[in-house]
Amino acid sequence: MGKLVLLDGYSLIYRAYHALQTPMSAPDGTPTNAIHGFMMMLLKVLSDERPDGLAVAFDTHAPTFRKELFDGYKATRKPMPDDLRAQDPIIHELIENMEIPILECPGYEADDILGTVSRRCEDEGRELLLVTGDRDSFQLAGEHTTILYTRKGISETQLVTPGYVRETYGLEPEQLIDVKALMGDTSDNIPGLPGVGEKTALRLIRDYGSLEGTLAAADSREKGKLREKLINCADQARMSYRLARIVRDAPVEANFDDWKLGRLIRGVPRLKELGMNMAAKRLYDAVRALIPGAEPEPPASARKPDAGVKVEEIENLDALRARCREIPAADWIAVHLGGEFSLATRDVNLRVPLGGDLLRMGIEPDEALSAAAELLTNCGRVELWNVKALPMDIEPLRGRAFDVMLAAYALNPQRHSFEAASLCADEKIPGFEQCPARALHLLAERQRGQMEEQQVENIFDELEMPLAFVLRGMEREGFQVDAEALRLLGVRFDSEIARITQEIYEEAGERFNLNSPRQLADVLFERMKIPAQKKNHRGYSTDAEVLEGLADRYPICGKILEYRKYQKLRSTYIDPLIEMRDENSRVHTRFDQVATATGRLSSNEPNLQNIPVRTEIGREIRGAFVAKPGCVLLDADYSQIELRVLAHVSGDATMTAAFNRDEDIHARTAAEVYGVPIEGVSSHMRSACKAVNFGIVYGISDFALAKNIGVNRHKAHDFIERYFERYPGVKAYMTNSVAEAKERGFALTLLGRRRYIPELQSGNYNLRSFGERCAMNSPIQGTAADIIKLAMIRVDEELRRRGMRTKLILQVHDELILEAPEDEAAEAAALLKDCMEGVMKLSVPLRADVSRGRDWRACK
DNA sequence: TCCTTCACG
DNA sequence: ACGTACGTGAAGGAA
Repeated sequence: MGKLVLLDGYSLIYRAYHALQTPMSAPDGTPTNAIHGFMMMLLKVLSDERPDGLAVAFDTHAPTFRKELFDGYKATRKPMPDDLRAQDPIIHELIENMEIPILECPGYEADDILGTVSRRCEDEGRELLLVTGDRDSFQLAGEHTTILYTRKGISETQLVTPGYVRETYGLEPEQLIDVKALMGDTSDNIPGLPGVGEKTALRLIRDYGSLEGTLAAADSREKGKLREKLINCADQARMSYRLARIVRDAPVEANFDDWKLGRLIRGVPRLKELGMNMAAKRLYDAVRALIPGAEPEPPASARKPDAGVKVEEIENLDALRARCREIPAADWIAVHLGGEFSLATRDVNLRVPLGGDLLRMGIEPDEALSAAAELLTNCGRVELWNVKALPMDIEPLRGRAFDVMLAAYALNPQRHSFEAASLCADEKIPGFEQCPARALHLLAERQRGQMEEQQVENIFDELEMPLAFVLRGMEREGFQVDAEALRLLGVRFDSEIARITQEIYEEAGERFNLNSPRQLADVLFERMKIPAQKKNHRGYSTDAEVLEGLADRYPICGKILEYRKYQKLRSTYIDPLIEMRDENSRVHTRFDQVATATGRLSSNEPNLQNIPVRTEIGREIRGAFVAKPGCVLLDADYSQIELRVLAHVSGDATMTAAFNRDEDIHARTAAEVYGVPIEGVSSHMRSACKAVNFGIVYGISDFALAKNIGVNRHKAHDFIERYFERYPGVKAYMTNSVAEAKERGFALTLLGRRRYIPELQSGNYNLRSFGERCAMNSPIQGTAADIIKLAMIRVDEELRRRGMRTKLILQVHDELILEAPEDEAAEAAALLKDCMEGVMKLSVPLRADVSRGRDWRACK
């Protein structure tokens, strides 16, 4: 017999139960969410893996061997929730109906059964797939054992091989036992060592190979608290090791001949009784596809013909290519790449299982897409999810793609999940499991109508959809990093860190973890008796504000601030950036287009929108972001874009006039508020008013302003009054924004982007106040976001129209960065300025300042 | 996983 | 009488 699959019963049942909290029930009212989820996983494994044999492992509920042995660490497991308990026997019944062997072993847990079967398969050279939601099983990965780990939900899975473990953890699978022995696991009641977390444990095992190796080396090669713990708690670690190791020689009866899949179809009648017709049909189809001579469906329930759509299952790439050639081009086509590839047109629904097959039979996602490439290019509209992430050249889709993820964002930027399945589920669109592409099409049609109703079509069609293609280009282009410069900086930072650490230890009179705010608070405010300033709910706060207040009287506080500065720069910007470079020394951030409530982008892995700039030492890191040889960087930032937007939307005459005269707006504000001519504004006056301008944009409160500029609350209150006297249009706008948002339920940007603000209806003062500040801020921040997005589209368009080689590579909210060949730089700079300033006509001019340099720091 | 801290606009 | 600026992402600790 060939490939075998062993399911970890309760692990999957719990996963299914938690993943599907949507109410579903059988005709008699029994909940069926866990049953459904479990069946979906089973069916997915059957169609994706096409195994030759299958079994399920269950714990017996008796106390287990290991737990009796180590009394005192007895697991205190929560009882099963009632609505799951009701489904447990039904799942067992279904498994028995399908004649799938159940493996149990009194006194052992399911993972011990997995371990034992896997050991036997390894010995006999059989291929085995373990399906489980338990990470601990990773230690079992081996030459013939792969783990299909259900990450979250039921559709997101990860195939875990020894290679995967090596890549992810830098260790052999068995070494994960040693890691767990050190770090412990509260859910399994494995103590581990106190204070040793994943990071430390992984480092120790990488350094010393094993727990025993670590314990042996601790005395001479580790130091401080960690060394003491390793020496003093060695026995506890050894015991943890025994608890962490999965048993691989349990007395399990497993006759692989019984695992064959002859009788699966017998589960169908029971599924239909439970009202799970979809699952029944899929089981039926899966069995017919899997076992050519399968017995016909038992007659137990005479069935009505299937009402649902027919979905073709295509097994291999050639078949897919052939099938795609037959499908005529149409006005629309929907595709989806998820656990499988699926495609739908008016008359066709098909799906293809994807990669990850043990025998490497699986089709890779990009192969599936390229098989359908011609169809996609020849059709009027392509409906899909997250076009920016598709593993294909998306250029042919420009102007023809309908991205349901972006549509969902245009409709409501704050929804919790933008996953395809969740978008369909929330719209009650059926059939996502059967043919995701078909479901996406139904979703897209509904979204189109909703966008019309809500008048966000332009946001979608003219902004987000074209922007996705620009962002894709930027992500691929990347930003070149000078690794040598970074390493050098890192060395400098390290020595500073070492020096400051030493000084702090001396002043404190003890060594402790400087990165732990808790330990730090303990040292400063308990042992050293420094008066604490403020509390957070977990003890005394040690944030920068507190430490700055104390730095004059207590030098140690200043040193801690300095330590934090270097530590932050090193751990956030040096090491990760070096690590994340590609072969050309470029880093490729990903822009998340559906992350923020206001319409801004966000940047991650790495985040290039928070590279230091405010301090001299931080700016050194910008110096390591360079143009590639022969190129320069062009950096353009909008000047005061948010206040200009405020001047426009509020129509305030004074503020508008100030921008039309191109005045320094903070100085103008100070002149107004203090009643002096603009030449008479001191730097102190200006900086206070700069804070007020910020506060206005954020939705001001006297309290926060007071804190920010260091005056008392009454002073701040007067300040704001004066401000509103001088800028009455702004005051009217703020009042009006809140009132309108309260009435409509959402705030609007100039281009009609919405942000729903349910907090405005809250009875809770704090929540309501938050809502009011959002109502004031969102239109401003959001309009600025819309403007720069539009500018990005224009810049990209113009560069391409002129056939230039200059590329847009980064956006930082009000700033665009381009990489330009030197001979194009002047033209590109002019184009950039024109596009940014001309992208929208407001009652005040938009101003963009362009600079150029070999590196990012030099642009200023 | 949550919290605290801190980098950016 | 309430307890506060708006929007993000990443690292590291504690649990």
